[in-house]
Amino acid sequence: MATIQDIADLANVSKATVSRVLNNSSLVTTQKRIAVEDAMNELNFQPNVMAQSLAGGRSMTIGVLTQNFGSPFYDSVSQGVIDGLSDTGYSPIFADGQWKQNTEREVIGTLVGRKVDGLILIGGDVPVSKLNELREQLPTIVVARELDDWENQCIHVDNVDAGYRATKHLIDFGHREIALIHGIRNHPDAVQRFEGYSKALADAGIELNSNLVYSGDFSAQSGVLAVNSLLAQSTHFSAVFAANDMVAFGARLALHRHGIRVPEDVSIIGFDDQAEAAFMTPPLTTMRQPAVEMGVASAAALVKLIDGESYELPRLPIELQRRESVARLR
Amino acid sequence: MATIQDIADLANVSKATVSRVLNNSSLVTTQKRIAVEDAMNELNFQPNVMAQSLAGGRSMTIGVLTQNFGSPFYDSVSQGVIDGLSDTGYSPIFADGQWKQNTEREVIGTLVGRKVDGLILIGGDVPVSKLNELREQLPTIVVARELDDWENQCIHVDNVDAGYRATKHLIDFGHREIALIHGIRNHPDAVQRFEGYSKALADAGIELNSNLVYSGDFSAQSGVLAVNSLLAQSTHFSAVFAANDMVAFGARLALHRHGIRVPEDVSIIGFDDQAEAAFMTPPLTTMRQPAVEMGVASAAALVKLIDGESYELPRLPIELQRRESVARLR
DNA sequence: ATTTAAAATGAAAGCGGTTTCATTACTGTG
DNA sequence: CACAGTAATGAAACCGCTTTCATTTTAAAT
Repeated sequence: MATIQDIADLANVSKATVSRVLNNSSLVTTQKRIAVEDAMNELNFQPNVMAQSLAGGRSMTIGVLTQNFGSPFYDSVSQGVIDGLSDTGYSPIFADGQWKQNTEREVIGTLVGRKVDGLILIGGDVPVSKLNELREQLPTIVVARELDDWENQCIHVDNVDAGYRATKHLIDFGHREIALIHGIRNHPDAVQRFEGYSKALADAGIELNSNLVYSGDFSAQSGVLAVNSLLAQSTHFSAVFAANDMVAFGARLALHRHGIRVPEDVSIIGFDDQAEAAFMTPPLTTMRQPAVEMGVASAAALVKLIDGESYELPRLPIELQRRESVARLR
Repeated sequence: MATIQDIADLANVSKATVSRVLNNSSLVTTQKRIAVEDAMNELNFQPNVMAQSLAGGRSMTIGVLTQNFGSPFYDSVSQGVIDGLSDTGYSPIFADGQWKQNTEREVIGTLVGRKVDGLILIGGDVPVSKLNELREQLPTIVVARELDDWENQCIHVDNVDAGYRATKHLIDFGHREIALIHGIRNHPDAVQRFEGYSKALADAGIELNSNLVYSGDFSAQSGVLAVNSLLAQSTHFSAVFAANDMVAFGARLALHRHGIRVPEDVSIIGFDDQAEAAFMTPPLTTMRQPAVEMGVASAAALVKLIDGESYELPRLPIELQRRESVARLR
């Protein structure tokens, strides 16, 4: 591995000059610049990021804390971050917080220890106090989590409103007995979607029937459990609002097991619009989260933030993705 | 941020001693060790990985090249890598090669530039010559790709055999007109699965009918296209072997659109066993890839390889996951 | 109590860059 | 042609840690 010194020797200049052309930081005669560039090519030079980071204070890497690697929503956000970071010179390094405070604390530690130049936190449970500390220390953007006081460093989406609109869509189609399969208890997304659900019901003059809300955990399995349980207690329902698409899949399967048709007998609406949703039978109507877009936006914002430039966070909408799992109530 | 010098001062020892307790590299009196540890706690010390790496030559990070962030199989392998690396002291840093030689070359470059201590390459298209170079330079494990001469640094799975068994399963159930939806042309996995398919057919004395093999690309969309096309040309088929589960989902939906029942009229077998497969209606029979296990195994192997210890690569089987999308031909 | 080997420790030299600061090489003016 | 002012360059310090090597302690052996 060639070092800056090797280049300097070959090009007959000093290390300092090499560094300057490397960073384009200060004027260098065209003649020497070319000599240096030639030397770099000849020796196939690749700067040692560690050394750069140590000396210069910047590592050109940005840390991304994601949750549950492999879960569609967080993956899509991550994908967006990758996209958004390409061609910026920054590379992302990912760590999985697994929605556990301890794990999150720990991996944030290793990220910070790796001297990342900035942090993107996707979801997660890190206490706000810790977050505020972090922000002092490092440019930080939080995604998919609502935080007071973070106006400009927080990209999130209105889950209450989306929950409202999902429910409203069902109501508009004539449904009044709408079951809700709740996500993980206390999970902000779940809680907020539920809030929207309640509000939509209220606005439509429908009384909330607690028999119709099942406490799940965002898994497909909880979707089947929910339907089984709902069916066991004979409170009738004509539609299901699932905490997310996975839950919807589970619910759809359970309904199928019971010989209940979707959407003829029961309508289902999901949340996320993960890739598989469009291929459920029938294709799943769902609230599409702008996951990739959030990732891209957060990357863009973070780079600006690091460079001290100003930026504006986009307001990203959750949109109803109409497909075929919701039908007008006969 | 406290440095090793701060600790040294506080504990009244030299930097060298602090370094020693940090790395547990050489004997230190219990008394001083404790003093140092106390100081570390008090100052909330976190070693600067960049400096460690620069000085020590090791960065305690291992680079992972994955493909198409968000695709179930690669995600699962990655997940496995994370699991396998936890508690080893190494942290993974991920990069997405997007199944493009150029991108791969590039991101491997940045990984190497970041002085990772080892490399895990999941799938990908990097030419073998480059790989061989890489191997000289850095401990490297390749996952999900078959490579001659890499016996001990290559974790893969027998796609030919799995393709054979998938097809055989269909044949055992009485099917003889078996359509195959091929993955990306030239993609080794796809090619090998096709090879297994051909062989199983041959062994059963069934002639391969090229009308029954559709050239897809691993996407759900290609699954629907395949079925539409298959149906359009009136070559009858009673079963479909899909390149992977996504394709199976697409195929299943297309069949549904045509009023063809699964599995009563047509059986489907998938490949991967991604999370959603179990919740398809009907639940998808599929060849389960040991993705997570491969990730775990590769992580474990790489750590051994780095440490110069010996290890053995597990032989991981692809197993038929029987569910309900395959039925005996009436 | 000596001598000697082994164990602990510290000083200092890197690791490969960046950056400050002083120096030298050019400009364009008067 | 001398002179200032600016542009280009190099020397050297430094980033935070590891590691070698020499030195000091400690323990064991005589």
